[in-house]
Formats: sequence, structure tokens, C-alpha cells
Amino acid sequence: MVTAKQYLIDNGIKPSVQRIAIMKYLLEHRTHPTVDEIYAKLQKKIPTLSKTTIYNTLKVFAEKGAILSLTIDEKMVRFDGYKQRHAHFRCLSCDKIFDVVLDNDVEFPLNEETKNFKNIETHVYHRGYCPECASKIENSLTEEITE
Amino acid sequence: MVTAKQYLIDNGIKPSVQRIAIMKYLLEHRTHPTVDEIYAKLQKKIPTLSKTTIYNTLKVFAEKGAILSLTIDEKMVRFDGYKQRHAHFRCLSCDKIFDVVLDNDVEFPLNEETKNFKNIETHVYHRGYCPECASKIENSLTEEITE
DNA sequence: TTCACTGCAAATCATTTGCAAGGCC
DNA sequence: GGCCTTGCAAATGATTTGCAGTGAA
Repeated sequence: MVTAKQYLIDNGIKPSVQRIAIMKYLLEHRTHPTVDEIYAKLQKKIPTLSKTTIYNTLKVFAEKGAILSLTIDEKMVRFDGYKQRHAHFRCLSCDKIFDVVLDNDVEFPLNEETKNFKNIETHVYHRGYCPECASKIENSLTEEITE
Repeated sequence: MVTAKQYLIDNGIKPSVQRIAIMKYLLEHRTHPTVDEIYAKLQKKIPTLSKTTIYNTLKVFAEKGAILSLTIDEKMVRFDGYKQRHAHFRCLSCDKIFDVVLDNDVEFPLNEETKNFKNIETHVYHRGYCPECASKIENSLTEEITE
């Protein structure tokens, strides 16, 4: 496990107190946080931290390929420091985002029609209900019927 | 090919002048338009049309499953009236969105870990450069070197 | 000194909301 | 009449921008 600071350097990003803190947060929390969530958590440790810096920083990280920016949420961008190949599942009820395995043999081959497209990144997003919310919904349906 | 009006009825949506026009636009234009683009085009035909109505309408359409709402663009939502299984490719240079074939044998099986998730919809987004932009970029790189 | 990084405040812009008016059954 | 749809205007809220201050090489 590499440190946040070293990870930044490895990705060609100059480390700073703020950048290290943000990268550290992303590496330690696999929660796909929004800018606001990162801000709320890190402000306690770095009271002077501004949202602008978080926006700037995350943009730099994403451009350098150190993190992924996710558009799975319609309202705001979310960020993922986990770079292994995987898909995402967003619960339409609790809005949590889960990592889901993306089998290595799932491929998106270019065909005759698309062979001249230069693909940079591919995202697989699932939307539905997580186990917890799915069972809640089922229970409330049962109640309605029994009532 | 079913008419826009019939398509709405088939999806349990009450037709109105505005709704038919918007659905017709989506069925005839496979350009994954934004609210603004739909507004700009339809306002010529229906001068009183408001953006609020377009927002309302597209929301209803998506909820009823008549169209797809795409979050491939970070800035704004895009809409797709084409419901066959397919993936999307967004060009990072010209911002156009292309439909790309998603082979029928590409599947996203739930495994032990995710078998209790209730999946509603899956999106596959590719980002990169379309053939036209890719060749432009290549040419400009060549120029730089030759200069 | 220079130049990149930070952060405040203001601006931007897609989307939502409140609400009044109109239309359809 | 009652309810759903429409659309204007205002509000909201995520993100961006302008710019001045700070700090590191």
C-alpha cells in the first residue's frame, strides 16, 4: 500500500497539504464522495480548506488519471480513488454507490462501425435497489396488502 | 414504425400537443439532445412552449420508461428515445454522443456478492475521441513536429 | 522573483419549485 | 367542477471564474 503522497508523485502531481489530505481521503474511503462530502470531512482537519481547492484538486487528479470522476448521479459528480476495473451500482432509494465486480471477460470490442473511435475510458453503471432498500420496499408492500 | 402519439399511449402517458412534439422529436432525432436543444428546435413550431414543460415532460417520459436519461455528460442530462440495447460513446473533443453496438453476449451477471441487488437499468458509457476529432488531433500533432 | 497553489466572493447555469391560468373529461 | 398540464418567474444549488494573497523552488 503506497502513501497518498507517493501516489500523487507517481501520478505526476505535485503534493501539497491539501492535495495529500484529499487523496488520502479518497484512498481510505471507498464511498465515492461528492465535493461536499469531502469538504465536510476534511474541514475539521484543515479549517482553512476551501471548496474551490477541492474542485481544483479533484479536476487535476482526474486529468492526471489518479482518480475517476463518476457521472452516475444526476445531481453532482462523485469521485473514486479505486482504480481497479469495476462497475458501479447506485441505489435509487438510499443513493449509496456500491462497487460491483466487472468480470474480466466482459469486454466491449470495437466493431467495424466503431473501430476508428479512440476509446479512453469505459464506465458501467447499474441503477436499482440495494439489498437493504429492496427488502424495505418489499416489506412495505406486504404491509399494504395485509392491512 | 409507431407514431409518437401512439407510442405515448402505449407507455401509459396521456398525449398532449407538447408531449407529442417532444416525443416525436426524440424518435426522429437520434442525437441525444439536452433540454436546451429540444427547446431551441421545438420553440419554432410551438412558440409558447416553455422549458419547464420540457423538464416536466422528459421526467414523465423517463419515469414511464418511454425514454432513457443519460448522465454521460457531466454538465447536463441528455435524453434518448431509442430503447434498443446499446451503449454510448461521447467524444471528449466535439461532445457529440454516438450510439455504439453492445453485443448481446455482453452480460453483467450478478455474483455471490451482488445477487441481492435489484438491478433496474445498466448503462455503458465510453468516452474518448470520435474518428473525425481523433484524426484532427493526430494531424495537429504532426504539424507541431514538422514545424 | 517567479509561478503554481490556495481560497474568498461573485458569477454562471442547469434544474427545480411556487403558483396562477388554461384546458380536458 | 375538479384535476392534470402548462408556463412564467423566482429560487436553488453545484460548479466555475476572477482575482488577490501565499508559499515554495
